Amino acid sequence: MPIKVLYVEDEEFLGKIVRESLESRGFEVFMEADGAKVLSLFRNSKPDICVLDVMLPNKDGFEVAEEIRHIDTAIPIIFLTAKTQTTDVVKGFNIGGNDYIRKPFSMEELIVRISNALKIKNADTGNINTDSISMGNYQFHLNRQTLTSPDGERKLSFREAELLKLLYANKNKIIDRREILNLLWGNDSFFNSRNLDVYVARIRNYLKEDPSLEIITIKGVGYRFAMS
Amino acid sequence: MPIKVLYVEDEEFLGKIVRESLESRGFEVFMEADGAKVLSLFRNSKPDICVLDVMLPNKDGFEVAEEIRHIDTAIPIIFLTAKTQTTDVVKGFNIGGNDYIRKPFSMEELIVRISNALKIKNADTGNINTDSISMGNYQFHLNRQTLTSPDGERKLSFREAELLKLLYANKNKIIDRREILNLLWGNDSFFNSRNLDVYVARIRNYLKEDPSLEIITIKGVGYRFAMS
DNA sequence: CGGCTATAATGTTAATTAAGGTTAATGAGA
DNA sequence: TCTCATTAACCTTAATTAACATTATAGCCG
Repeated sequence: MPIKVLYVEDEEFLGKIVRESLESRGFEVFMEADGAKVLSLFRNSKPDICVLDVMLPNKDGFEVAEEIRHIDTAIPIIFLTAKTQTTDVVKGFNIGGNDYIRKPFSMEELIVRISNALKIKNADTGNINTDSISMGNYQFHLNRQTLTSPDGERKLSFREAELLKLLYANKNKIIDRREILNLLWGNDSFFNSRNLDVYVARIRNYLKEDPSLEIITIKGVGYRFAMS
Repeated sequence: MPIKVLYVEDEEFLGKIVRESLESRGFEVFMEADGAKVLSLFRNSKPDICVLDVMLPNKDGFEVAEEIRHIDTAIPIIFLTAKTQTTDVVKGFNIGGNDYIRKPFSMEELIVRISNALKIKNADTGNINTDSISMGNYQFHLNRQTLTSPDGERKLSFREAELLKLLYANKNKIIDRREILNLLWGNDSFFNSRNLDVYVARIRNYLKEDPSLEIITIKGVGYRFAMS
């Protein structure tokens, strides 16, 4: 029986990515963009957990949360808040089954929070997280975040590792730039976009010993991680 | 000779109910509402088991537990936590002499937990070194709070041991920084945050003899205790 | 149609900022 | 006084932002 997530988000593209990503990890997602319509969806879907964007048309996330609390006093609620919002206000809600995540957030972070809130034991959440992947001359240890080649071992940072995972998961397929941005950075704004460029450059540099591995740019669209 | 329970609870009504219920089942109950006064009662009453509400005036349950552990490293401690604190990280406390129960709880549940805790403790007393965890070259003795390696034995402080338990309970998974802070320190303020850094450094230092154990930093998110 | 140019997208490297690492000093309680 | 938790000071590294370089493609001109 899948875990049901009620996800309230008005940004269409981000919503789509997050939804798909949650579904790919086995969650059942019920989505709504309009704060005023959440309550009826709540009643119908009977979710296990709610993820609410605070900035919504018609009704903000806090109001929605209050209404939900009238129906169910125990369900965990996770708020998504913009960076600009004062954390004090949010912290007030950080009690009573509530948690909050600052936007932008990575999928990894959202999954961690959801798992925590639901006390999912040992949730490997469908990740490839276990051992290691081999790519050309390299061995990529997911858990340890290291990349080993005949020449030695290199430690990857979290972002580097996440990007490489994503590339590998979509090897020989085109991945949309915006999709990467939304998954790793939580939005596809201009600055994060440049950020991705920087990380792609780093991964390319790390993988340059093996010419059979190549991250090909599809200008205006995304990348393709070519490997035989 | 009745079993003596030290019960620390500040909600008057709940406290009364639980006390009477325990007494009706033959326990002798010593009760206190003020975290700051628990220690002297502990000394005087010499309980067999402690049941501590985590949210207390003056001193929270974790602090109280820490003080009790200084006096008695083996006594079972059961925490009562509010819904908000129920993350799977709390499960980390379900090893060593500690257990936890989420509020609201039934009396049945409390009785069961108390019996279990006492049974386990009694089973252990004949056999001093039983429950320990092995990590790489190390052996972590929960009750004794020691870490043994081929090179020798090291005593851990309460905080060190609690942190290591949390890490172990969540091995190979990302643990949110804020979760650790809330569980070990009761809040995630800036100073406590730096405090966590200090303890992570210590644990890393203690574990450095075995390179297969690594506490990986996920900047801005938390840690992952990688072990094979 | 082939070459030229403008421009937006991406590559590259460096500078900045923020998070965390490390170690020592302080303080508080046995 | 000794131990441990906390605070502080200073150091290192990851992530972000910025600056400038390069490349691909559409539109233009002949």
